[in-house]
Amino acid sequence: MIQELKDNYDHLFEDDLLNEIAQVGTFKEIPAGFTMMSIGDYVRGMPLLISGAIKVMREDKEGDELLLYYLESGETCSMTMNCCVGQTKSEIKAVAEQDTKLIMVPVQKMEEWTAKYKTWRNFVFESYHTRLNEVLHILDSVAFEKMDQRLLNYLKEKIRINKTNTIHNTHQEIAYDLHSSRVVISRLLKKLEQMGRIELHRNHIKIINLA
Amino acid sequence: MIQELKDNYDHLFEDDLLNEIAQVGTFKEIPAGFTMMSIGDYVRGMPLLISGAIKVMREDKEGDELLLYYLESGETCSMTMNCCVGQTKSEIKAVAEQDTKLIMVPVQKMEEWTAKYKTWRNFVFESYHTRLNEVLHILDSVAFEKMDQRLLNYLKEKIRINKTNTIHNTHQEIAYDLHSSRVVISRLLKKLEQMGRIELHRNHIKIINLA
DNA sequence: AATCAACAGTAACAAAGGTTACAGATATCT
DNA sequence: AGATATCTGTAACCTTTGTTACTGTTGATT
Repeated sequence: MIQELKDNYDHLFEDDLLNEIAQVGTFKEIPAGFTMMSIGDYVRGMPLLISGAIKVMREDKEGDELLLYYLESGETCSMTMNCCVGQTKSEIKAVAEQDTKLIMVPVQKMEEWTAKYKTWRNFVFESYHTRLNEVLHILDSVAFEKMDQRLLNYLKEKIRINKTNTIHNTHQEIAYDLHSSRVVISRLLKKLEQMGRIELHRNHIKIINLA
Repeated sequence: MIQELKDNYDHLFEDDLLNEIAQVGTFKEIPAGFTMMSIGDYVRGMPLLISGAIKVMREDKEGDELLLYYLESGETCSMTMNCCVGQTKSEIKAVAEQDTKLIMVPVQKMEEWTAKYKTWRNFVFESYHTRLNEVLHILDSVAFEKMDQRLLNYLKEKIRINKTNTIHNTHQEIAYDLHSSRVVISRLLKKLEQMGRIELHRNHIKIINLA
């Protein structure tokens, strides 16, 4: 584990901290599609991503969903820290987008390290910074843009995260992520196909050009 | 200044920190309606609110606005910290909602105190925590709720912040905050009046019952 | 190969919200 | 009081998005 930790966090943390993480952290492998956390769950650990990606979503009482952002290697979840500070339940849902490797750190350590290590402090602040900006951009998207543009952004982000030009999702799944309906998404996807920007197939979409 | 500081931050900060703040901070009084910060401005200081309230908004390229939240006494702006960390320009616009008193602290001190004072660290984390949650709630509102419900939430928050049952705004101003149009807001307000929940007047709205 | 469930395409319609246009009401100022 | 600018009410209409319903297609399963 210490090796995988170094590969991803060496430039961020000093040796002492890396060693502490290796001591108290637990290594986990999570298969794509696995739900790691749901609304209302208590937060027991803070994830440090080694590889893969995690999809973070917001959900309302009726179970309507909205994709917030993806976590990638070298990142952590501010929402988790968020919950630690307030001792509250999770406000988000997290699902593995790909097969993912990560290290789980007990929440108690977070505050301890914040006092002890400058690099950890910076990491935590940087993380809050990034997440806050990401949530703001989603807000911009939802508040100021129409569904066709939101769909474009979604497809772009999806191929960036998964490093592929083929998106393996049904229209219904995309509709959930964007909090829209299947028919609306099919309609807009068909338009994109007619523009020659994507190719539609059953269960997958080939991206031609989204620029 | 030290007295006003103590009145609002005594329970949060230890004496040493209060004294440091008093030394390097500058006291400011800001009249209601004054624009304190616009998108693209560089961030020079971090505000600690003494009294009054500040309205924090998001704005897109076309100048469309959306109210994010209000800052009240005892609070600071995470967006400001956000910008300090990244050395970036402001992503938000801030306007005094009421006559406001605050202390401006140079951004350099922020990181210094984070290492030095546990109470400051907690304050900063707590602040990030609160703001992130507030932005998430706005996102919920925009993504999951219809305009009539959003308008209700808006009116409730407005009377809570301003501690009054009369809202001194035009329909156009409300429309800006909710990123809607004047006609739509007038329409919905009229419905609320017909339900007996508010009374409409020129330039102000009397709240009867929003529960 | 036949069957079946899930997925995608499409039309027709409904609802919410945005736009335009104009009339009338109300504060403010002189 | 009269003039003016601003604000509000309302109607008619448009666009976007969501809903319902049905058909056809595809992939998987037996």
